[in-house]
Amino acid sequence: MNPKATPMFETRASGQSSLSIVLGLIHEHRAITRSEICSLTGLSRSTVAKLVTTLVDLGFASDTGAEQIDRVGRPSMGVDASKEMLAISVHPEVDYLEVKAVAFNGTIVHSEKRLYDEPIGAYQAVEDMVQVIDDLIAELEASGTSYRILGIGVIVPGQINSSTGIVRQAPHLQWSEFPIRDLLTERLSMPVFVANDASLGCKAEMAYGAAKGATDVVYMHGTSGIGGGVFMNGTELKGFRGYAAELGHMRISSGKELDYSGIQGTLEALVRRDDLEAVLGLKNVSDEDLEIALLNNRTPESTALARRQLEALGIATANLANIFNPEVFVLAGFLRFLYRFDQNYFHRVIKKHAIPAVLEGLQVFVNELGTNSLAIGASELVFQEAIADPAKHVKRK
Amino acid sequence: MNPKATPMFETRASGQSSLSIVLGLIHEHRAITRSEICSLTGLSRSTVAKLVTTLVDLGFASDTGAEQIDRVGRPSMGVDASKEMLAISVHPEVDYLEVKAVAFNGTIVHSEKRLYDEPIGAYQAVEDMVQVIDDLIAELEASGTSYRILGIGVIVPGQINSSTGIVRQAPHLQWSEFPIRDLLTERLSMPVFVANDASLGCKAEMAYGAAKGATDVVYMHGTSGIGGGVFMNGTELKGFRGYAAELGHMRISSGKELDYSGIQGTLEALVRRDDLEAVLGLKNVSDEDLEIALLNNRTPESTALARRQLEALGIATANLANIFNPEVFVLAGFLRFLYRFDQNYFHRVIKKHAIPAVLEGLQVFVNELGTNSLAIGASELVFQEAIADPAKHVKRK
DNA sequence: CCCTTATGTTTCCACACGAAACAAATAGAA
DNA sequence: TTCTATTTGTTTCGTGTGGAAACATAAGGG
Repeated sequence: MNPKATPMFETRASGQSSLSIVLGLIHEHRAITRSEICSLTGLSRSTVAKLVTTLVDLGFASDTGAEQIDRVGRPSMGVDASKEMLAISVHPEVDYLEVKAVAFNGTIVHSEKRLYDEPIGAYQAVEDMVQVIDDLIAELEASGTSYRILGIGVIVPGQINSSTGIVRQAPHLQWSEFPIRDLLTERLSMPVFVANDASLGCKAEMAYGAAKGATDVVYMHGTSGIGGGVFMNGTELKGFRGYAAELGHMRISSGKELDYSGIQGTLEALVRRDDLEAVLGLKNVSDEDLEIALLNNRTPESTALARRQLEALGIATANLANIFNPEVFVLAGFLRFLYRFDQNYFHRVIKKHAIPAVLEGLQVFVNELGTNSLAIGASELVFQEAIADPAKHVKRK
Repeated sequence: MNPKATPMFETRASGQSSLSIVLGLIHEHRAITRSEICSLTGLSRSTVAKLVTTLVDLGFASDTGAEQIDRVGRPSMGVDASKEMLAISVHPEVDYLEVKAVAFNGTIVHSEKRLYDEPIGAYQAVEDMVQVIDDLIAELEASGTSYRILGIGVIVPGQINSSTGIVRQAPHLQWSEFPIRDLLTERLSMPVFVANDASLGCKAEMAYGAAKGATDVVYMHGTSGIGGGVFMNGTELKGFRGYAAELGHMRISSGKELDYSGIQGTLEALVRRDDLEAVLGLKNVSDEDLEIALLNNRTPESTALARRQLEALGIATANLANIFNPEVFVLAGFLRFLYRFDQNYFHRVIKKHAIPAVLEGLQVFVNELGTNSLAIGASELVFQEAIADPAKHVKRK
């Protein structure tokens, strides 16, 4: 025994155990055969057999019969990701609260949206979250099928300290210094994870969307401001306190335009959804309507504005390309159709401002996942934790 | 057997084995006791004993007698990092070639510098490297003591694709698309690693210098241009092809000043060593002389220029703080004394342009390591590889 | 119906690491 | 000096993870 030991490494299972790797594969593929697991992981058939049975015992997966046909050899048995292990995503916004239940196999098993006429405060929002989740649990219990909730993932449109779970600033919601994770943990007695909306959007696009398979991704999401998410070498860029990837605040011009934080010449100050609405004579319209208006009613004024914004976005993108050398850029929110307004111009701007080496193999995509993207990202927060230590969260052996 | 398996994970020893962890500790501490290893790693005494003996057998470490005194209990036995395992650092520059031999315990056991009157080409440089290294090996053989060279680390002032080992652009040296790693590997039949100079400076400062202990570090090095190195969560930011962290090319102004790559308004275009020399009436002076001149002969013109440059550097730093939320900034090269010219002004600029959250706990340092910093970084390239798989590089079992 | 191929299953083995008991080396107290 | 408490090294044995090999099984093709 080493009583005084306070190890700085987790010696055993540093990195991921084989069990985690296999569970991760099952989660990622939703359905996979044992032999696919063998070839993807390099594990032996005997080992895979053992690991799969323990995962089935733990409830993360279920054995299905042999499936694949028309190939020589004994058909391999299938493994399905559980549809009973759930993560609950919670998304507070200015005018609504959305709660979804996402199964381990990626399906949305439940979805609920509560609308608000006027903004509610942070504490009231927590109250409502607890209520909705309690209702949800009651409903699941009543339905008879056996579910198990692994945890809660909260999507916050603002700055989060992911290690303390405190919302630093959510200007849109007008929350600040709000310890949402601890409050929810206390009320719900479940693991709660909190993350920034853009970061979760990026996570989801990487897992199942436009950036699937990529490891080095920069994601920009335009709502009112511009949020960012960055993954490098497959892991999220969090920074020292967890505030990294505030891409909207990047300064790219010496102009005097102020952004929402009062800083000059930033991306957010130059690329504004409000301005796009205004030039088209619109106000508070949905993304869909704005997209249609922008792309179809091209006026000299709207074209000039869109190009100015595209130039700023292009300069920012080139900067980020120089800094990160990513494999994929994903543009979401209104940046999606700003980009589509004149892709070629955007690419020309990038070419002008980035060094040639970082443009090789660089791909620009718009987001692919629709309305469930954030919920899936939030569920990933919960599931990745469970995958990292499968035994811990299920049966206290 | 899984003959067709091409695993995407290394199943066994994913993450680092205990052997690697212990070897890493020995390397980092240079000298450590067995009991310290126990408490730092959480491994049991029996395990540590076994691991240390295998490491001693492999030649990475040597057992020393019991040392520590004036404490109750049996004194713990010391373990020293080998001074016979070597990495060779190679640093080609415009007017010189420097080769150093760094022992596993960090000591520089050999150092050689060849000066050039006029720039030599890339192929001639390789020729010279091979010659100097062959001489070095001959000398070591002759000296009788048993050495073992684990590999070569090449320090390149330019863009490197670290996975292919090709120098993309080294404007200073006027090399481009030069496959230096493969050429050296062929000639020397040893593992060769190639990296950018700023990245290696950052690595060294993190291991033994200003940023020791920090995990999230942004490093900027001013020579003629401005190079950068970024480590996030302890691992280097490399990007998709390995060209990440080109911080000098970040655009921060809409002005028309061009940098060395012909891009407008970048950090490198605004913060120029040449301009500092010029305003002081100097040309081609050493960093030491320029520092003395800048800090001691303050004229209105030099002050105005330095402040303009400090503002640009501050804006860039604030941008990087927003993007990375680092724990430590390290300023090296001429940025070191540009910073010292007026630290307070620099911090005011940062404060103005960064969002408050990312400034919490942020520290700005100048580099601590002197002339051997790059050599140590390059040796780290070699040693980290050996540490990751200690058995592989020594005895082919 | 046999042969080939690919997979599942079972048995046994190698290896890494820990726990526990014991031996050894120190400081301080008697 | 001698004894005790404390810390560490050493040895033995047990456990858990994963693999190799032999065998069983389920397909397709001649």
